[in-house]
Amino acid sequence: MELSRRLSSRGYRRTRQRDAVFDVLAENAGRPMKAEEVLVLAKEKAPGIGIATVYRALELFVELGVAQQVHLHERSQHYEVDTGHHHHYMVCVSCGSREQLDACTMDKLEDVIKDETDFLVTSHCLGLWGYCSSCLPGKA
Amino acid sequence: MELSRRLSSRGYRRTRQRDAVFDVLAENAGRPMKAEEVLVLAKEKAPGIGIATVYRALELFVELGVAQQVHLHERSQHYEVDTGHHHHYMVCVSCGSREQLDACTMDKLEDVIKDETDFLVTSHCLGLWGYCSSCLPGKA
DNA sequence: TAAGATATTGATAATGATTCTCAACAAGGG
DNA sequence: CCCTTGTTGAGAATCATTATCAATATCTTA
Ligand SMILES: [Mn+2]
Ligand SMILES: [Mn+2]
Ligand SMILES: [Zn+2]
Ligand SMILES: [Zn+2]
Repeated sequence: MELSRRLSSRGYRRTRQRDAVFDVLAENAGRPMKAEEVLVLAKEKAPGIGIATVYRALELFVELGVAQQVHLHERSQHYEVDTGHHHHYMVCVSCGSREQLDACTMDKLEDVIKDETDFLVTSHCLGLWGYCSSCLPGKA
Repeated sequence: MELSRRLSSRGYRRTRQRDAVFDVLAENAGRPMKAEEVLVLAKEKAPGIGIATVYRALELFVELGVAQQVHLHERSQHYEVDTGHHHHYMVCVSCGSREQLDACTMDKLEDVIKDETDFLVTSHCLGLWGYCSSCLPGKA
């Protein structure tokens, strides 16, 4: 398995708990999840797993590049498996629903930045807020 | 004063503490500040002001549209006065310095979204990470 | 300008997410 | 199978932010 190789090549060990956390993320690809949500589902695969272990696994996965942190500006952080497919989210300020957005204009902006500044951009984060189609009609 | 009017028109009262917090933000326009940073400076203008009051003022100012929340993905939130000048920040992952960026390609992206989805975008958040000119040379 | 209704404040407790500690445990190379 | 060492779970500790609540300040009205 891909995860297994990434772990061992860096001296990390493969464990039942890490497999569980990764599988939960993989089974929910494209859906940002909180640590607590991951914990609940991971318990079905690795009974007894603790929240600290979930946090440790998520952090490690980001370091290994197999997961991504998704900043939705809520109290807690969200994570999702890194499928290599670049995308962002549009969050409805009315119902909280999240829609994936595949378009991204960062390339153009990064060109501008390269030309006009001395800053080297290596990553970006984009979030969009507004109203989803279900909430638009009754928008106060 | 502008703040004074915005407050009273909504039934809020003008207080020494709110003036202090606002002045601190205004004197540091274009520099995202944490509540604790605001507190320290606000104490010079309104001795005795507490951290809870700072948080309450910041929240209120965002509601009134005179301040903005800036998400830098740190543990604490940052705030700055809303000067009406749209911008974002580039954060150096090496030294933590922040550079203001005036360019923004959201307009184009919002057009795409309007054409391709039913979502109505009302606001966005953009963050850029990378290396500032001082850190580029020694970049590990 | 005094009085009253009520918005606001400061101190402090409470909360919630995340991180830390540490002894018990498990992975995997030899 | 053994041993070294990475990993785990429980619970304490942190840290930012929010909630409480009695005391106080503001602003409108008389
Ligand atoms: Mn981000
Ligand atoms: Mn934001
Ligand atoms: Zn909605
Ligand atoms: Zn730098």
